[in-house]
Order: sequence, then structure tokens, then C-alpha cells
Amino acid sequence: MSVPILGPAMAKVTLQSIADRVGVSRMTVSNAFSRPDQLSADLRAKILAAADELGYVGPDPAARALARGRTGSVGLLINGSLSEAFEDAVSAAFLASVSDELSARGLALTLLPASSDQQFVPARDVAVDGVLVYICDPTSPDIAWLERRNVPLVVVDHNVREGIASVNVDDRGGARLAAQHLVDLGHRQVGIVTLATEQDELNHPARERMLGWRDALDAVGVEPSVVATPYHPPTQAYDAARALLDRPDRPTGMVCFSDAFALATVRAAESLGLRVPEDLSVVGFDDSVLAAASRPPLTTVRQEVPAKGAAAVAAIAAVMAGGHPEPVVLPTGLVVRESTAPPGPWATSR
Amino acid sequence: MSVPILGPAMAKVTLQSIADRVGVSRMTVSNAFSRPDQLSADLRAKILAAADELGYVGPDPAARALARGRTGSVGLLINGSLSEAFEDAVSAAFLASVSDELSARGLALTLLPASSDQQFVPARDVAVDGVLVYICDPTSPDIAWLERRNVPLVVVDHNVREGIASVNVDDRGGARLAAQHLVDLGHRQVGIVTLATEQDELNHPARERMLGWRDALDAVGVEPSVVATPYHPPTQAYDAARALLDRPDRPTGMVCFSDAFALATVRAAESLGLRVPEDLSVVGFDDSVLAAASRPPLTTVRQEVPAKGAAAVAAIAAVMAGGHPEPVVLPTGLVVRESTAPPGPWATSR
DNA sequence: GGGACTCTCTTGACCGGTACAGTACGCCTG
DNA sequence: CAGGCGTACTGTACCGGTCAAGAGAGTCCC
Repeated sequence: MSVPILGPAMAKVTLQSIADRVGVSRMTVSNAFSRPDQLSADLRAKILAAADELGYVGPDPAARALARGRTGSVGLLINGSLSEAFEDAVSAAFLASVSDELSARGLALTLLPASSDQQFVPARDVAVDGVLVYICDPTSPDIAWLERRNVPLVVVDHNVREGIASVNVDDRGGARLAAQHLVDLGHRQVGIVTLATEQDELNHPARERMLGWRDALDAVGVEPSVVATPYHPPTQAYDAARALLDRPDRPTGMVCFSDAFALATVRAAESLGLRVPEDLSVVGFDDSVLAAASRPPLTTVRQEVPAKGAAAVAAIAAVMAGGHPEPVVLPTGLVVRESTAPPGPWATSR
Repeated sequence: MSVPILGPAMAKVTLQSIADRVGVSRMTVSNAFSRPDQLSADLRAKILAAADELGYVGPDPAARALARGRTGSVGLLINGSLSEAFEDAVSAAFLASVSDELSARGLALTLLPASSDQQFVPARDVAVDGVLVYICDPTSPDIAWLERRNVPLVVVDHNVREGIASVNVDDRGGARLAAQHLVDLGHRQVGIVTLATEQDELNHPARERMLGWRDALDAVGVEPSVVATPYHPPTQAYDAARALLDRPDRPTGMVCFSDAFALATVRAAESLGLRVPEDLSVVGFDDSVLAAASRPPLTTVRQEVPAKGAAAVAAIAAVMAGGHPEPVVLPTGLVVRESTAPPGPWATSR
């Protein structure tokens, strides 16, 4: 590549300038870049040489996006602070998987923050070919914008409505496994540390997991003690778990919304002099990197986050291609490690 | 908002259709959406109502991008797998900070993966208003594309060349503090666990930190034992550190490229029956979340990652506005925790 | 009462490409 | 040698907006 003379007032180089220079039509120059099979190799070489000489880099992406009707980028809508999404191990892994899968398909990833003011609404104002909706309150105005825009949409970890493609994990089944595991071990006093959101019914995973836990507990007539805390700050889960454990009728087993919550619960137990799993069994959710690395290693519910990313990308690609993919529900499974055991002999039985 | 009748073959709604409907010029409709001060409130209301009725969502982002010459999105170029960027605590925190800062300025963030094939080169083919270059080999072809495109550019954690805006951390100064800390404690046998890249001289932080460590060690005539391992897989750092420590003349103090490497070093020491800090002092880098939470809490070099993100966004905004911001170098500082102590009495002195 | 000003809205050009339907020409075929 | 076909390139319309300058009607002020 030659280095073009970049004068400060240099006229912009477009297809037309190159066409003029070479003496062909603008369309032929366009083809030289975008559809090489449409012209002879000789002429193409000549055109590319002239383009290089003039300092032309390639078709302008914005113009191409308008003309072609697609941008080459897929949006990811995230409600709330983006930084939370990056800092949480599970969502970070999901983002990682999505970005890798997209780039394998020649697509970039545009992060669409929730709209803050009325002026600029990313979900309405940023050009993308499709959008993955992740960690979102389904009543979010941004989703409404996307729908009105008629943008291909895939919802992850939620079911906004029949007719919108979705990718989910079998939260309920996984939670059921977690609670059943405690039941099978003999626990009859069970605590739950779950996620609190502004409006609980809006959080799909939280609701589903609660249903799953209760599925197993109801079957044996166990009424759990439940605490719910927000994701941030992390100390809240610790405090909530501690309050639950600092009672004479404390649970002998706990199921938790996430591995992070489970770890907070383990710490809370330790602070009360309780040993895990001898005095308290704890089950997490997600099987994130935390779970295997913690001490003790956590029994947890595994979800395949990279598979979720791949499924989400496959689904959005299908919708962008005009299809209507069936809802995807990925399996979950119990991973038994060392944070669970039968209840100690001292446990009061009902 | 009314629900428009979405026939399958519905003609696309544009400014023109609304203009026809209301009986005004297309430009007036454009102004109704983009420059409300340019028309009377009455007419504007009438136009918006008609638009709503027709199911018009707002100006098409791609067309607007072409006409206005800006897209409302800033790119982030990352060499290598995007998933690494998400999974590493420090870079994830940086991304989080960048995305938050951008969204506060009404900008979306587009992740530009390194080009894999010749067909699609994100750095050349995705429309963005500016690009932050992060974790990149400066010889990357993608950077060359960006430069040829004449896109506003800010390089983070590197210095590509005079004339390109950059945001850096005082890696050398921080590393000097780390090594000086060990020297001050009395250590004279020092090991270094640093990052190995394909071509070492291309990794700016690794090179700068090495210079910093040597600054302090050279001053007292200490020749360190150095091992270098790639970032992935994590076990490599562990193995390398273990090899260094499993020798009679093992170091009494170690400085490490990152907190993750420092933790691997601590684990390696433990596996050899060495206590930290009694038998081995370890200093990390970054002061990531790992550092304070680990056992023992790590002495490390603090860098303000959120400030780095904010500085990067401020810089790219300045460049996009036509400015030429001065290179930014953010300070680093030593954080002394519990992984360092004077060398044990048995330590062989040279 | 007339010139300057303001407020509204319109006009025409332009942003930089791509799609699609031609056209021109050489070559094969029967 | 007419007819058919593939290759190589061109012409025109269009993608859906925004910008900058202009035009017409009130309003203000001396």
C-alpha cells in the first residue's frame, strides 16, 4: 500500500474519483471492491492500484449500510449499568461467547445501553441488523422501541412474548435438581437466598428458579425460609444469609440464586462458626469459575454459558435471515462438589 | 403510541410518506424529529401524531449516519480473542468503565474483533465515529486500516507512535515501587513472573514493567531470575513459578506481572510448603478484585482502571471533536497488604 | 409606511454507496 | 449465418435522511 498525500484540504476520495481516474463507471469500481467476480482480473487490478494511489480504503461503511440495508453489527441490549454485566462472571462469559460467535460470522457487536434521557435512545437510534436482549426487564421501553423498529430480536434468559425468539436455560429444572439434592440428603429445613429485583415477577430466572426449588420442597412438605437481596452490593447477600443462619431453627441446607450468593452464604456460615458442609449444606447456581475454585468447592447447578451464547447468535442469525426459530431451552445439570452433605445429627427434625 | 397496522407487504414508512400525509415538506418532518426548535409546536404535534399513526419510529439510523457523517457509536479494537478480554478482571473492568462513560455521552460501544479473514475486516468495514485501541499489537494490520481510514484514534496501554493520542498507566513507576518494596524489606534474591507474548518487545506494559522492576533491582545490584509465560492457560504461570521456587537458591521475593500471576505464584509456593509471606514475599500488579479477596491479601500495585476508561473516553471524544489531546499517563501506587514481609532468617545472603 | 428581523417552512443538492436491468461484443451452435 | 448465450461493463434509480440557503408572512420600531 502506498502512502497517499494527505493534504489538509484533500478532496474526499469516493468511488467516483477512482472511476474518473481509471476511466470506468462508478459501478465497476464498486464491483472491484464488493463483487470481484463481476469484472476481469486485469481491470480490477488496475482499479485497486488507482484506489490505493488515491488513498481509498474501501467503500464507506455508513453509505454501504444504507444502500445494502445492513450494517454488519448486531446489538446487545442490556438494562441497567453495563459495568454490572462485565463484572459478573456469568454475564461476562455470556458476552464473551456472543462476541466470539458473532465475529466468527463476520459480525461486530454493539452494546446498547438502556436509554437514560429522551434525546438519545440507543435502541432506537443506533444502526444494527438485529438485537439480542439480555438481562432485561421485559417492560423496558427500549424493547418497545426495538419492536416498533421491527428489528430482528432474540430474547435471552426471558420470555417476553410468544412470537419473539428466545434462548433460555432450564432454570426451573436446574433449581429443582438443587433442592431435590438437599431433600435426598435428608434436609428438611431449607433456606433460600434468591435475587430481589424491583418487581420480582419481572425477573424470569428468579421466578423460574423459585418454582423449581418449590417443586422439590413442596413434594416433601418442606416450607423454606426465603430471603431475597439485590445483586449489589455483595454484602447484602452475606447479611441476609447471616440473619437466616443466626437463629436456633436455622436451616441445615441452603439453595442460592447464584454461586456468588452461595459463596456469601458460606462466608456467613463461617462467621457464625458453622462448618460447610458438616453443619450447613449450600448449593449454588451457574457453575461459574467461582464454584470450583472456592473453598469448599461448591455443589451447584451447571448451565452451559458458552452454549447459550452460541444459541443466541444462531437464533439472531436465523431471525435476521427471515426465519422464526423455535424457542431454545438449554439443559442444566447438578454438579455435586463438597459443599453439601447429609444434615448433622444434632439437626432438629420437625 | 398507537399500534400501526403491520401488513406483510406494508410500504416502508419514510419521512416522505409522513410529509405527504400531513401535507408538508420532507424537511419539515425531519425537523420535527431532529430539530424541534425549527418548527411550531402545533405543526410538530400534528406531524408526530401522523408519524405515530403510520408506525414511524424515527429517522433511520443508517441513513442518518450517512447524511450526518457520524454514527453515534465508538469502536473498541481488541486483538485476539474477545473472550479473553471479558474474562480477565482488569480488562473487563476497563470495558465496563468505557461503556458506562460512553453511554453517559450518548454513544454506544461497538466491539471490533481483529480481522480473521480478508473478506470482512471490522476495523475497515464497520461504521464508527472513533476507535479505542486496546490490548493490541501495534503492528496489527487492523490499526493500519484504521489509520488509513483516518478514523479518530486513541491507543490505550501502548504508545503506537507520536501523534496518536494515548492513555497509559505509569507501568514502569508502579513496577519500580513493587520491586523497591521488596528491596526495602531486605530481599536480595528476587524472582520475576512476567507475561510472555509472541514478540516481547511489542507488549508495552510487559516491557515497561520489566524496566521498572530492573530500575529498583539494578540499583542494589540484584540480578533477578525471570520466567515469562503466556496469559493462557492459567496453569502455565503456576508451573513457571513453581519451577523457580523449587530450587535451593530460590528467590525470597517475587514480583509478578498481574494479580492473577501473583496468585498462581502464591499457590505454587503453598504447594511446595512455603508460607507467604514468611518464606516468600509476593507482589502483584493491578490491584484487581482478586488482590484484596485472596488469602493472604496481596501486596500489589494499584492502577485506577475506571479512571483509565474515563480518560480513554475523554480522549477519544477530544479527538473526534478535532483536538489533539496530550498523552495521558495515569499514576500507579503501591498497596501493601499481607503477602510481603522481610525475608526469613534462613535466607541465604549473597 | 417601509426596512430590518424573526419565525416557519420549502427547495435543491448531497452523503457514498448498491441493485438491477440493460447494452455491447465475442463465441459457440445447428 | 441467424440465433442463442456468457462475459464484461454501464446507466439509472434508489437507500432515507441532513444541510444550507431562500422565500413568504408577520412583527417591531422609528
